[in-house]
Amino acid sequence: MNEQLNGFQQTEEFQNLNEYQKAAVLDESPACVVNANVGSGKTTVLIGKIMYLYLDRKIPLEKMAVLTFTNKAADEIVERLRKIKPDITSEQVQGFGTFHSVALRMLKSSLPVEKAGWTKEFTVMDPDEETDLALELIAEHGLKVKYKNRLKKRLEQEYQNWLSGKEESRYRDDLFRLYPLLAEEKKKQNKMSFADLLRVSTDLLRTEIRKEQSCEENNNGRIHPAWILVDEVQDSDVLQLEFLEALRGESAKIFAVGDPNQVIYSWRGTGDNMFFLIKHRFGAKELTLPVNYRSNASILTAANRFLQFGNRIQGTRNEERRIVVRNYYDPFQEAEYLAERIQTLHRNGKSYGEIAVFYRLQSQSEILEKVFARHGIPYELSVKKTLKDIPVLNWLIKVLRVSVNPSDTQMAAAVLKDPVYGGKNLSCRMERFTEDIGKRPAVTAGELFAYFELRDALHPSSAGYAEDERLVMDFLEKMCTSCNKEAQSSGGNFTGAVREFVNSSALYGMKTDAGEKTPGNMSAHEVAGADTDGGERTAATGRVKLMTLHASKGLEFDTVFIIGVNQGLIPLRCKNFEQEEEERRLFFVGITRAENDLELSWYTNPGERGVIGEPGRYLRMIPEQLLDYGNTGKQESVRSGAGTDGAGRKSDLRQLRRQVQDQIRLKREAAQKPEIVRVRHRKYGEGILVSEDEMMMEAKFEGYGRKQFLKAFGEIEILHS
DNA sequence: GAGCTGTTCTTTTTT
DNA sequence: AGAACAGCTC
Repeated sequence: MNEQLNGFQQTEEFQNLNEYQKAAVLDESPACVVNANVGSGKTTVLIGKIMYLYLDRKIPLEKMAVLTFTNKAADEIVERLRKIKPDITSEQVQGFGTFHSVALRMLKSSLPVEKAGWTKEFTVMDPDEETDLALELIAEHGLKVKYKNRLKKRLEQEYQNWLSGKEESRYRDDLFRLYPLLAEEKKKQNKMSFADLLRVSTDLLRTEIRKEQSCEENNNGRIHPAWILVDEVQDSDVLQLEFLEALRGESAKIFAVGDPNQVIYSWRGTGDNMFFLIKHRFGAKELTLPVNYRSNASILTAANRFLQFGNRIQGTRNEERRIVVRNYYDPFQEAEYLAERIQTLHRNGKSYGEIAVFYRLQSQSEILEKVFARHGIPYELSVKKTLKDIPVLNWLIKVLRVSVNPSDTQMAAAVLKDPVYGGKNLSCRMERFTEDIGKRPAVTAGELFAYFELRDALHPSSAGYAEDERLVMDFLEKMCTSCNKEAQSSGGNFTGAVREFVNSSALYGMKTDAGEKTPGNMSAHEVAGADTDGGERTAATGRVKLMTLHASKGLEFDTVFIIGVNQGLIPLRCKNFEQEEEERRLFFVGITRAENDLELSWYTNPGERGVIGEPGRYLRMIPEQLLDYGNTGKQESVRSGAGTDGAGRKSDLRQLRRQVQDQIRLKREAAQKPEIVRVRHRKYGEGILVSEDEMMMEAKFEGYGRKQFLKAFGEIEILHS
């Protein structure tokens, strides 16, 4: 009996926790925030809490909402729970997920979404889609809206002002007249933006609470969970806070973990530190997790210099390995030295996967990639590939979205306007989809391919057809497997399952691995790397990770290099105090990713505008005795090429530098004109421009194929959209 | 619509 | 520091 009552407390997982972690797990205050220092076992506590509530307090998992900021974090929590208790079903963890996905699930199942103006069949909009819709409405209603190129930002930033009844936008234009039109149009087309998911569910939850209060019948709990657990609470924004408050209702308990010292995304939300805002809003008790298990003593002593909210980080390790600081002539030389350092580390037994390089700007990865590729170092760039990056699948998703939501006229127009894909029957097929095949319980990929006449729509004569077909079939097969299973288990039809599939893929960025690397979209380096290193072994020994400081959050590595610690880059040129504080937290996040070795470097000649050839001021904030200036002395900065390595090596480097600069320039030029140019011909009708030089133009026309024209004849009219 | 002046923003990225 | 834009003048 006692064993049953204290199931989790008797496990090894619980016994291994330190006293602070145990206190957090066992706390049952109505609201509690845990100020969790970097590397202090935040997720372990969250998992422990869930297990404690479930096993010892007998709270069903279904009565818990576990809210995270990213999908990755949500997956990790469920994965770690299943490691402890493998029989947890996906039904039990319905309330586990990102704020947005939990809101979506509630809108689809338990909240009266009709009262807000949508139907249960609504779909989720892509983030860019709302801006496109806004532009259409601006044109349609002849509104005067300034800064259209920044419309997305403006729509977000000024929404609150409009809501609170302000008369006019700060730019004195028609933006505030746009909001109601946009809201109305989204209801008409039965779709919600990401922000709508939170706003609408928050509104409906609030209405429910009011009803519960006035009716006095206590059905609190039908919708509201018994416990709400929040991960990385410092990253939430105002919308998420309000959702949290509405979800809590009258009696749910709140347990939130977070680290106010790791706020690095406030530039896209509000300025306030959500950790303290939430503490005050809920009158929460504050606990701390002070002990760091990750980094060596030098790194933690340095990290303590960058803490902004009290609390010292307590370490667990004593070894005196120092932080290395290096100075290089420029980014090329730095990359070259880094490549050599990494190869040496690798030869001495460190696997590539234990090493990471962090930088402030995405653009800094380019030189590293080139140099690492030349040295044959396997690396992995942390940029997520989504379906949107594969044109044919991006188009296919739109086709599916219209098929499961025919009132989405914006998407229907986008599909039919697509300059590359599409056929004549597509429009009516999308419209009649549910009627024709969507009501069946199961549909095959082949049937869908035939139904939408995709062979035709993907243009069998085009060069990319084989690859497009493979991608499409692959995707459809995965989708059908998932949707047929879903339709069967829920007793619903295929249309409903596809709707759910495209909705969650909008929120999930398509983890169905249709966007994974394939030989077709692998870079030459990756293919080459797989050849020389032997695919499997590369996967086992790993790849060096290249990422921005932002992307490094939540990760840890044995060895970390942070490059470009120059004044104006780290920290980036800031215009106000809050921004500079955030840069400091960003640097803090970066250095605390390292377990054993940390190397910081700056260049004498950064070659970036706004960046000064001086060490960033954060280097001076680290106590001198923790630093090791390595063999590039502190004062004597290397002024030229590769220094003592001899003339041959020097010219080699110069050549590489020129080569890489040329490649970067070419790539930038190509990136500047990525859009498809549409043309018209008297006889062939509308087509797309394939290539052009001083004299000739080549264009492709539906039904006629590729045709070449002499520019001088002026037969081709360029269509501007 | 060219030419001028003044203002705002630039990076980081998840859902 | 410099690009992109708004709004003004001629």
